[in-house]
Amino acid sequence: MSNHKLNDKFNPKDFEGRLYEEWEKNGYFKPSGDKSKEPYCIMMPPPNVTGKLHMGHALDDTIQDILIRFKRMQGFDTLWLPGTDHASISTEMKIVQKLKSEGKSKQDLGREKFLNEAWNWTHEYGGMIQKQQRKLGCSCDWERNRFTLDKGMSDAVLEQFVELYKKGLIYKGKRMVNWCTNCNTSISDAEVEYKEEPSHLWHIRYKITGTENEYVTVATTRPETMLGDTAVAVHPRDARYKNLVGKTCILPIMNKEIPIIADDFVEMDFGTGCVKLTPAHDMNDYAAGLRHDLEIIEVFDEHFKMGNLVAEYEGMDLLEARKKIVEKLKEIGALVKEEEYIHNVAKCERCKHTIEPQISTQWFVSMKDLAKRASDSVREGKTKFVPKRYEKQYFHWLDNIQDWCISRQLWWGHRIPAYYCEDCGHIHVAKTTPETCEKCGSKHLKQDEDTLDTWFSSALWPFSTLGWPNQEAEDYKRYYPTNVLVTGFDIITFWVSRMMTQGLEFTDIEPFQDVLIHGIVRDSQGRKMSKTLGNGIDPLEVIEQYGADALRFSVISGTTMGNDIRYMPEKLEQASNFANKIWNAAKFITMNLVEDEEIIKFSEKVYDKKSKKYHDDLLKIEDKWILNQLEKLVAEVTQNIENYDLGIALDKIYNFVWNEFCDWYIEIAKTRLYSDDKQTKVAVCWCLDQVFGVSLKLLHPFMPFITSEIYAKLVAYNDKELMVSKWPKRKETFQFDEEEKVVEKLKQVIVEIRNVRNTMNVHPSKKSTLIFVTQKDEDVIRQSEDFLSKLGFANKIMVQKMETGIPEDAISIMVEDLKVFIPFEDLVNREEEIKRLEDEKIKLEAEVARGEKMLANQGFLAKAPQAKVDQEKNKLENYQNKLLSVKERLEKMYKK
RNA sequence: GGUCGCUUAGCUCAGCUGGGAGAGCAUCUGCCUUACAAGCAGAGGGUCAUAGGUUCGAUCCCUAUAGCGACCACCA
Repeated sequence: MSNHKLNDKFNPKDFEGRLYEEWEKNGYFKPSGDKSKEPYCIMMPPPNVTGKLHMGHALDDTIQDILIRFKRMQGFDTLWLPGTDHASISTEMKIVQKLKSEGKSKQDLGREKFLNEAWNWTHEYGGMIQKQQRKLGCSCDWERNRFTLDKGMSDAVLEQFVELYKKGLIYKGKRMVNWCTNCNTSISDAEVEYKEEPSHLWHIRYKITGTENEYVTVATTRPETMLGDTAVAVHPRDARYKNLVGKTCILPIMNKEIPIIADDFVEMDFGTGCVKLTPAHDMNDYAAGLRHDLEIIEVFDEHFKMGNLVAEYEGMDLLEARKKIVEKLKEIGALVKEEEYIHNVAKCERCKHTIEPQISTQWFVSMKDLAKRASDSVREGKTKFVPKRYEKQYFHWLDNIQDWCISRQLWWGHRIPAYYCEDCGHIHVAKTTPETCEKCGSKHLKQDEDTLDTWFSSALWPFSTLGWPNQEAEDYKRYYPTNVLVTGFDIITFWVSRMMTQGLEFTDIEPFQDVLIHGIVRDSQGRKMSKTLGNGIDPLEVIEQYGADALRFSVISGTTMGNDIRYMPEKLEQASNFANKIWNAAKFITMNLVEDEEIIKFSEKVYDKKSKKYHDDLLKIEDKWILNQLEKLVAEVTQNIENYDLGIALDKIYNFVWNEFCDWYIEIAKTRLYSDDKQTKVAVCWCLDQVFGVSLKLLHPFMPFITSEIYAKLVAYNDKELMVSKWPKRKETFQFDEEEKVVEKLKQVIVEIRNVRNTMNVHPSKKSTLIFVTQKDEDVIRQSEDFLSKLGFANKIMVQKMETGIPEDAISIMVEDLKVFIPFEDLVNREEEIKRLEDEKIKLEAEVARGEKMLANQGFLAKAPQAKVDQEKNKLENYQNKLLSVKERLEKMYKK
């Protein structure tokens, strides 16, 4: 039976790579194409095309792979579609950097050559992450791999832009946007992050017009912008300044008269309660400026140098200008106070450079109606977040939505399909370049230089990957809408909300049923993994050392959806020990298996559907215990995975395999495995193989490699390939209470017998004579002898009837109705035993007291469900029995 | 400032709709028992953050407080 042979030592490298190749070669990653099956589809969140796999991906991909493998085995027609994102800013910045190191700039090259560079870069470094995903075991359909700049995806983007424009949902407008001074492009609100930086708060006084020495004092962190001030604002209810509203004051340096206005966005408690308004360089001031119809004066030029308002400062760097202006204010006596202040500064989420609010002409998506629909869908439960609490974050974003700035002053990305007539200025928005101006017929048309926000294309991901906008595309018809989206909470606003808005707008249906949100992977000290800290863990190094299965186990076991995960190297040890344990169990089982044919033959008659009973050669150990436990496990694990409780499911399998199957059943089975009775042997082999095989199925989605490797070595039924085998069926009901008692008794027998063996230094295969003593009558004795000999504990079992009393030196064990005594003279130290029993007695007494109290509690009896009451009664009875037996044993011990 | 989350064994974390407090690692004791020392048998260790409330009964529900964390807003 060479097909059962496993390597002596467990080493993931022996099989992980090989298995993945086989799976891919056999086409297991592709949908089955079976139209009778229900489709199940997940879209992989596309990582940056030139990115590298990090722990966050490892977690995200593992979760998806578990779900896909689970559904595939359950008989769904599964599609997990992978892909990559062009990541406009991030990639463009890398290219710019590369050019810079070669002493070149973007402008030197020109658009076309720059894009060539970018494509070369993409081809050179792209796809690396996908090789790494393979190492992790991802069972996605690589033949359907998509890239956001592919032809199909680009067509989808064109369709989206043109349609939204036609509907009036995309417009071009002059507005204040966030401008990254380093990337030289506008960015959306979501791409801004704030960082605290030490700064100063300068108090500057502006003289009230027509007075000699009355002033209004404003506080600012950016004195250099004062040149563009067009008003001073106070709160309408601020008593201190009420009389000033409507008057004007003189802007120092500029010596210009500006109004004092009232607006309730002003915080009375902050600074002096007066704020200078620079509508050109601050979001709030801009909004206030619009409300009060103020003039907008730009202080900086497009390169963020000082403009020509004051010749003295022209061309100066902003910080330098700030210094000079503060000096000047001091000089003219306008500066009244300078205090230390921690200021929140807007930073670019990508490059961490400072954001300047700037007025500029950009393209926007009008979000209000789109957002309403997207948030309603979730409110109505058409799409569900898991865990539910993240819905709030989603609602909060959508309910306070601002229009989405989608144009970027970048070259790497989807170029905006807007064409300007150079003669009449008309704007054409079209999927293809128009030949002539539809208005004036001119042939001088020029396409917009800008590209679209990366997220504009990713917003279409769930359906553009399937062939949309072609409504008849086969994949689109079959797999859309998708079933679940798996992603981190950090991109709910960026991505999830936008997929929802665009999905609903263009396909009229929610793009996914569930949104599964997971946390982030932190380092062992709980810090975020980051490049600057250098505390990142490379998943590939982990795989190299422990194997992919161990990595997958470590990010799933003992975790909850939505909570952060701390990377703990100890968990990898645990995982790899577990893998080793399974490996050794497999070695044991395969080494002892009888011929496959016999086991298969036995399997056909093992379960009688009519009587609902297992074959007689299977004892209560198998029937009522391990097989029953297994069925319970199947039901629970299936339910847990369906509820996305992956951590719970995995831990249940872990505990069953290790603590029940390996520690107990295999030990018990050994005795009968070495039996001379062939039929007994076959029955035990069947059960070992069966329980282990089903356990491997349950474990496969979590640890695909080792389970597949081992499964192929078990008894060869029809489904040798675990990955495409059938998920075990679950039973709905379990009757356990009765059987549990029997099992407990059996376990006690096993323990005692093992103790005897260990003391006598006897291997299970070398049998010995065991004598049990009882006071029961002949019938029971015969039954018991029969039962015990089937267990195969010994080659000679004797059950003797004792008429008078119980032997002094014996331990009593209950097996069903039979009381068994095993001589224990050599087994235990008397004093230790007495002490142990005394302790146990105290514990049991406490338990009994607790139970009695509870059952005497009228409130409990009246309000608790009957099942609970029964359960308590059972427990109490159980404890009472145990207590009696302990007391009995103690008496005997003392007598002696 | 607003919203949300977390606080359970020495450490890292589970604990589903209220009814016996769990796992892994670490510690201690005894074992190289031919599947496995990457192991086996066993033990110790917790006022479930604090204070109230609801309930016959609270780790779980409610309120408040403290500490930690995240997100959103940005106040010049």
